[in-house]
Amino acid sequence: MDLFENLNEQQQEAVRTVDGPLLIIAGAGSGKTRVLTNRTAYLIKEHGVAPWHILAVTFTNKAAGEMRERIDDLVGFGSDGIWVATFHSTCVRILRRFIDRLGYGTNFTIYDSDDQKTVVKDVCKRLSIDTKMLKERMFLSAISSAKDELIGPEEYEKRCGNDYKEQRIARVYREYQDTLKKSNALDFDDLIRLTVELFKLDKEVLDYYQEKFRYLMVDEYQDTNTAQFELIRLLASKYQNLCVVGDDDQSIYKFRGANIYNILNFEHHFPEAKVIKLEQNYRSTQCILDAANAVIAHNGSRKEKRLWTENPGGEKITFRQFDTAYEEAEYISHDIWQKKQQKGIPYCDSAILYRTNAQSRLFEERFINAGIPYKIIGGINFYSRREIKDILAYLKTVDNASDDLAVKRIINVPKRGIGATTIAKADTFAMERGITFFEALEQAEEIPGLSRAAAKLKGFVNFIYVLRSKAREMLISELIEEIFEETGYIRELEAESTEEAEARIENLDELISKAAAYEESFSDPEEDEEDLDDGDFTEDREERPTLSGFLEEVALVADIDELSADSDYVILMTLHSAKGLEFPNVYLAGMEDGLFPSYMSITSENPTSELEEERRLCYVGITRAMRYLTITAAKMRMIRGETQYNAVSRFVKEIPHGLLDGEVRSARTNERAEEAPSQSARAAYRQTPYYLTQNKPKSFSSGRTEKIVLDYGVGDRVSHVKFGSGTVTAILEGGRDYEVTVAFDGAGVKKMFAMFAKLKKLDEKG
DNA sequence: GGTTTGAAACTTTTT
DNA sequence: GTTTCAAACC
Repeated sequence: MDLFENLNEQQQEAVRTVDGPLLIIAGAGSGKTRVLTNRTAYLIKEHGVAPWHILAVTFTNKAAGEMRERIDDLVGFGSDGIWVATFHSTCVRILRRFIDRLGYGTNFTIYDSDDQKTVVKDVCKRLSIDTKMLKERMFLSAISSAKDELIGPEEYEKRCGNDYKEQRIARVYREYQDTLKKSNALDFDDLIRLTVELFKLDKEVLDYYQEKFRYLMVDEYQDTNTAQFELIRLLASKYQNLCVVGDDDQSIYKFRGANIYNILNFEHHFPEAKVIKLEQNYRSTQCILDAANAVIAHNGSRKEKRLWTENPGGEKITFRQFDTAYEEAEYISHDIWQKKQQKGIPYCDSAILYRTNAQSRLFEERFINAGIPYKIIGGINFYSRREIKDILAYLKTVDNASDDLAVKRIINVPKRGIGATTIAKADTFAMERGITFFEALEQAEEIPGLSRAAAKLKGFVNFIYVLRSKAREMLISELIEEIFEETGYIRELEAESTEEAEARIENLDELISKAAAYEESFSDPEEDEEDLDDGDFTEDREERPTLSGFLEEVALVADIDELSADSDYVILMTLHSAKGLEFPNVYLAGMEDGLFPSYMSITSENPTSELEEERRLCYVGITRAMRYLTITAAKMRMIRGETQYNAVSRFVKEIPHGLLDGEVRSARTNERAEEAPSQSARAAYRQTPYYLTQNKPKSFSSGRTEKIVLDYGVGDRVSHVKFGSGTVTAILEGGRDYEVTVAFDGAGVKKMFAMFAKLKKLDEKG
């Protein structure tokens, strides 16, 4: 395959430039992923670079997955030697191997933001800090920014001087970090920060990775923070083969510590750097592009560039302002329906983008009513749902009981009669002895002041022991089933028989599927092509599924974010999550001053820079659209139970009039007032619209697994991945699944659930 | 020790 | 409007 086919001059240049630092300024829709993947293939095929010398870093799992796929296609044999990963997973892999040099255990756990919050809350209580005055959130964000800037607790303490608040933060920071260390836990920021620390402290490790990653590529470079920059800088400092791709106009993560100067000053950091600009857009119509250019031109301090396209002019951008947010949702859902009917645009070609997650609600209700399939991306993370976290806490406890947080979470879930007082006593005991919470439980009889409670604690500890021994011979999916069974977790939910409980059960089913999928990903027998490495750089890729491995994967995945291509649904998400995606038909909803740009940014102490960030976000939104773009606003909407009246977003006014269909400031109000029904918009909204009478939704929930059909019965010979072959002795029908009892030839009698045991029927011989 | 109730906070964006 | 948290009650 010709790696230069269909590439324009600049793209070819970027692919061909393989040595030394390279900055690719890639405007929206300019084909940067293609450049990155082709460049990787070129490195290997034409330049003789070994795959294991290449590292490609992205921010999201989705981006990494996409790139992996395309690289695999291009490179073929040996491509799995290339590291294509997110910053976080790259660091985890490195730390899993070497973090013991920093005094942590290599089986560390990763705390998510919920866990962080719990720790900070705990710390505040311990230090008797009045959280009315100084909010936990404030501490968390201060700690996070400090870590992003590579400032450790000691350093922070030195810097804070006499400022009371700063001193408090320093104190909390130190305590927080100690707590994490004691639990052998790392938060997200630690993953990056400690990797940098490791590189700085241990020349040997740094050297190893510098040798390993001789060619580095970083995607979405404009969103890197100081720690990530340092990480990359250290890795690249030896061979200098660093290629970064980014677009300063799409930097939208300042709130998370992204340092836009990493890209603006790249040539300063790497004086040898070559700069290539990709300015031809292959995605959008001229009209959409003009609008995007006009908006972003209002920002100062940016690298000058002007996107152009050979695409046709296209239709004007539709703009509509409505009286209420309900009408807005109604209009958009109708428009999507109509475009499907009249132009044959499938639902999955349409996306609704908004500033805040809360806005998705109205659309969701509207779509359910109208029978239009939809999918909301983001919002509440799957893995931060209560029921999921509970079960994961069990798994963590089984896997690594030094995670105090996990143990405390489940010690009384389901109710075991272990209350706050008992937990507090055990906690104090653990603290005094400097042991973990779980270790304290193991010696419950030593804890002063416990009478009957000690026995209950013992019971819990034994339960964990039992699970541990079972875990050794069970698949993870089976272990989860076992936890359901032994704790009665599912039964309890079933007894509730509410819609909510039903949804939780579905989620738990989903979790088991996740575990099963994780396990299956190892059973692919494509192992036969034994790595033909040069000896030094094969390593650490786990060869079989482990509990730790599963927990880690889960910790680093933001959501079940597969946009499965086979189903046809409208996609709803925030502007932030839309970065990197494209859709033929895009709606930017809620374009109102106070919502977008947000009230926070307008009233902040530094409105100019905050507004510029919002404007970049707007730019990202506009440039997601390929053919059709619709911008909507509402005069009135409920936010937090309060009705707000908002003007049309200033960003809309920055789009030249000629590009818009629909008036921005005119007297449309009167027109509409006459049309609008006199009753409240809300009541009108409740009715099913005229355009949908049949076609009711079935279920849009992401998939409760259908009841399965068994191809074996009692007395049949079956085989199991782990236990080998055996004979089925009983099949019990349960609500969602069958419980199958099998007498295995080698492993004894086991009870298992058919859905996950994946038993295969054998011919009579066995 | 567990459950119920009412008030208060919450919302910008996420690996 | 929704969720979280603590106090009061059982």
